[in-house]
Amino acid sequence: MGASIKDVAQRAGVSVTSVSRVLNGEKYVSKALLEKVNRVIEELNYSPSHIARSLKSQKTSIIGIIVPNLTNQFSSTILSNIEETASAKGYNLLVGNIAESLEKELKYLRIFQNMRVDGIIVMHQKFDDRILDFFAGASMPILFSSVKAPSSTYLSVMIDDYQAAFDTTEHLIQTGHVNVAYLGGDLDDITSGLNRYRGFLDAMKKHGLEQDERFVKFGDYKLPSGHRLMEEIIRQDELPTVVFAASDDMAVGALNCALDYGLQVPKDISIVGFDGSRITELVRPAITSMEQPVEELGRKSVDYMHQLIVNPEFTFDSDIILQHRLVVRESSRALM
Amino acid sequence: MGASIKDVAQRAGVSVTSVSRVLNGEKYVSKALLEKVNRVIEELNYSPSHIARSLKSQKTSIIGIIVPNLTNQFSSTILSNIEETASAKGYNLLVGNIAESLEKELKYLRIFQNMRVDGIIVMHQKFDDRILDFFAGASMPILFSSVKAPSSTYLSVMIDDYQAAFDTTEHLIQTGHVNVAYLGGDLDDITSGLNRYRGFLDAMKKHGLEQDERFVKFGDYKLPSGHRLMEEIIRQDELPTVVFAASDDMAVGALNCALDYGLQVPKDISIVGFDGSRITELVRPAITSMEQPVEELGRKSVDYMHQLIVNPEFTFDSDIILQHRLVVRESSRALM
DNA sequence: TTGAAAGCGCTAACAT
DNA sequence: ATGTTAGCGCTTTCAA
Repeated sequence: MGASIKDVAQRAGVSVTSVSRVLNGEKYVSKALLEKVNRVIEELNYSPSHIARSLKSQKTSIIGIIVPNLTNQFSSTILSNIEETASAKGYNLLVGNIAESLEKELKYLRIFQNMRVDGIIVMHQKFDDRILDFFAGASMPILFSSVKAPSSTYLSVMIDDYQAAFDTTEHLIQTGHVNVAYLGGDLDDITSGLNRYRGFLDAMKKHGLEQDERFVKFGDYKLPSGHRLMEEIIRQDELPTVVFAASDDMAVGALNCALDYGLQVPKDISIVGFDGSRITELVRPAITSMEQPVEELGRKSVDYMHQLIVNPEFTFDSDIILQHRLVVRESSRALM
Repeated sequence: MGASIKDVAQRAGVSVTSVSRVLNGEKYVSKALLEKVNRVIEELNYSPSHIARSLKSQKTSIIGIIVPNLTNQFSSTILSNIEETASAKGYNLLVGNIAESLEKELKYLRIFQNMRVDGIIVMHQKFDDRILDFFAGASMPILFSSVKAPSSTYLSVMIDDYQAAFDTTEHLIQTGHVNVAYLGGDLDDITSGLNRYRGFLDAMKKHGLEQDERFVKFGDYKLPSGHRLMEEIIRQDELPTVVFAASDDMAVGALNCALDYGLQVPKDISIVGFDGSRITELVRPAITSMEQPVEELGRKSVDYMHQLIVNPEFTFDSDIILQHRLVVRESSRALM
């Protein structure tokens, strides 16, 4: 199809080496040659093949990224922030949307391997053995963004989910809530399932409160499950004063359910989410949420990935923990 | 780093051709050779280089995609649907998030060119000359998804925005609305700016209604502009009975503004959006919206792109127009 | 300052 | 059924 470096060289009457030199802005090219070559490049609408360069240099400047679900607000926001830094640093993103399927994750990981991407960023959390094997045998650096890596061999850039859930719960208790409901995620899911739940539990314990079995329910982070679990709670004899959901989507589901049942939020019941995705600001009432620093998450993920790529000796002795921040909005109120 | 086909060949004591044959599942390989080679492939954890294959075959099986904004619900939903079909068809997606910057769009287009992607899908709309020049000189097929192509040389897969806006407006009029407000987008933006506005206008005209200057305002499709324009409308002396926003984000902005001003929706005022993105179902009241068939949009975009890629003689004499559908939810009501 | 030639990892035409 | 070799488009010695 397009012209190759050879075509340019021939038309310009020079060697391919010279064209290569012009392409790469090297020294030791005469002005005449430079101009001639550039003219021909224009004429032929030539553009150098990244493929060939990659083959030669063994670098693709591509980062493969495993996204759990593109339709999820939080994922796509992080993706967007990762893209921004990656692009600025000269990396391009090959996006593997796995739609929560391990089959698809494995498929994409193998593609990344074949593609010889410079590195892989994983934003997903629950793995099976085949995937762990892949990680172990991969020839490029792998970094986990917003989730805990399956082993300390890999770097994670994330918040302290345990502490964040602890702080949220403590805030609720300190503002007078005693009957705290918790809508959690899959406990097999270390970062956002288990750790957040443990943070909630320990904060309750610290303040001498016990978890009320009727008020602790587990779903799948998604909106419908928030709605469903909330419905179970509402239909019971007693109402908690606040519902702490382990994801914003679940919080929105819970909010909608409360509104559907004619409850006033936060007058009748407070609702608090987790993640700080944009959705919390755009529903009414706007939802109080434990916010993750998405810009920093994106930036640092790429920064460290870049380190891992350019410097094979780069070592770390712990995860990169970013600061969380509770953003109080309209959906929660103090009881005192 | 990793092993090459040569390493496999040597270790197995066969030629590279034989290894290649095994890799590609060709006929005429003895069972013994096949097993030997496969064993060595396992031992060496070998995976064939897609780079080298691409260089040889002049096919990358990569589709470059220009996304206006990853944080936008509608964009990422389409992207997700495109990804699904693309992945099923063996294509991988290189995502160019341009964050509405033409500089960045051009940058990504050039990268796609260098990368020798098999095709480019564009989900963006307002171009400058440099970008149009790029399109004209590109050596791979270019397809426009959900937006109108800048010329009929390119294929568009999209709905009929004019007709969709016309139908929405007519529906409102037929359910008794006379004072219809319209929150539009950039009129330079043919598909969603100009055509939707013209559809609105013509439907009004058809029913003998004139647009009320006080009720027609233009923003940028985003939520804050919907809020702002709605505020301008509310602060005027008279209220329309319905607000038709040219995007769901603007509709949500308008809804929030109405709620913030203590209006009841749809009792005091109806609100209608455009796009049918998930957000319309998750706010309260859920928003009536002119829905675009996102799954079909994604699927057909990739189907046609595939055609363009494999069959250079593929021709079309018109855009691919998909059906729109008004989904009535809680935010609008009939006045009769 | 310029060029010839080897080689990156693979496939395919040709030979045997 | 298997192997030899050229070549995809580029960069990089090495030589001139």
